[in-house]
Amino acid sequence: MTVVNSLTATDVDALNGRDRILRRAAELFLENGYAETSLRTIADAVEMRPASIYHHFDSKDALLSEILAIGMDAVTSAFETVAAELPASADGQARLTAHVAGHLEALFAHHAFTAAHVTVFPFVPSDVRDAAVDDRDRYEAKWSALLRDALPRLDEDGLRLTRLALFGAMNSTVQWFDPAGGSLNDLADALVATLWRGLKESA
Amino acid sequence: MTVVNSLTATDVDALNGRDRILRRAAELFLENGYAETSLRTIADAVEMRPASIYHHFDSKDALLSEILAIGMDAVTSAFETVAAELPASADGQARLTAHVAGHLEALFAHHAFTAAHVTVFPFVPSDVRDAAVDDRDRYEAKWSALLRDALPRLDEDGLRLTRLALFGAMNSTVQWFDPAGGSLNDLADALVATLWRGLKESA
DNA sequence: TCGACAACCTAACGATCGTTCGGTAGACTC
DNA sequence: GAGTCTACCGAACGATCGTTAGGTTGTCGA
Repeated sequence: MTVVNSLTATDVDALNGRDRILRRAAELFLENGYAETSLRTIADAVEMRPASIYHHFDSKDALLSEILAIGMDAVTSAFETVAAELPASADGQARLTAHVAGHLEALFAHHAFTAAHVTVFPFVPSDVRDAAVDDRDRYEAKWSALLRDALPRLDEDGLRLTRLALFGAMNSTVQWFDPAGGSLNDLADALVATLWRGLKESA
Repeated sequence: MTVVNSLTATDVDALNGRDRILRRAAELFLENGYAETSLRTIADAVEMRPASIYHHFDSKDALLSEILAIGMDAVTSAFETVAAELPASADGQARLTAHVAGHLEALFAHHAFTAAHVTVFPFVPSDVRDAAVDDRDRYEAKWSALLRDALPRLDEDGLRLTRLALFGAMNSTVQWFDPAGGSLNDLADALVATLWRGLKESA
């Protein structure tokens, strides 16, 4: 699969046709939704005609499928990088913080691709959703293992709840956090620190 | 505004035309998205013809607007009910738990109407979104006040972060929690208990 | 009994949708 | 320099979209 690296808005133009379509389409899907974004809009954004998109992709659904796969790829490999770089001595809080930071960084670095999972995923055609579900399950399993390891005294229900609530909190950041206004590491630190020590310390 | 009370799937038929449209449209928007749901699909679901919907609503956008307003109304009045019923002696954790439970209960009781805010909101036409933003701001202000009061030792940044992360976690429940498999009060208890005491207790 | 009105209908409008067909221009190979 | 391949284009297809115009039916107050 072609991997579109993190790029600022200005150098999108430098990408070849195929990657430029992926990039701009992901941004448009994120901004306006999947069904709301027509192929003509995407074509305009990359300065092509609608028919040209079919040279690179079989259908609009196939284009979305690839976007979702790229997004999932980004968070998955971010997770593996963090895991590989963590010192063996890191305790639960440190490991959790590192992985939250990794997830958030991947979320914002490949913003349009990963955020598509958060925002458009519930509405994508069921064929496309089915294809993406396996990738998502695999990523969730990594987090389950991490949490099970870091929180040995939590039962399965508690682990599941913690994981889902944490994902809800993390993924909602794409809708309200502005990376220009603060670092993602600070956000991850603050998030996990509060979660780790508990709100009662602030009461 | 017409308020559509919580109803099981079976007695939707008992509603009059207008409320039946609101109910089924909200469910369809939630399930398939706004743009993905055509007026013909809605009309089929309420056993009418597409043109008949225009007897009750000016446009598809107006229909969505009303659905969003009903959803916001549900969580707002749930908040006020909880606030009114809370004993003055309740501490921060108890008050937070009660309000989380209230939010979750409203979320699931008026599931389609409230969940629409979580799922379709980012993509609704900007006119519709602008109209709903004020309602949402008011509701957020209530939570800000609650958290500021319950967590006096948290600074403004911390309060904002806590509120947004909590909303992210709570609202994500519509995508994974099944009320048939457990009570919402238990979910709220577990959520706030973990958040209050912190994860370190489970490490 | 009659008129008014609410609730719904049939039929169709123009616009836009994803998609396809049959090209063309340029680069690269042999 | 003929043949091939990649990258794109113009024009159009049928389907579906939100919406409207102009009925029909039933109820209900006067």
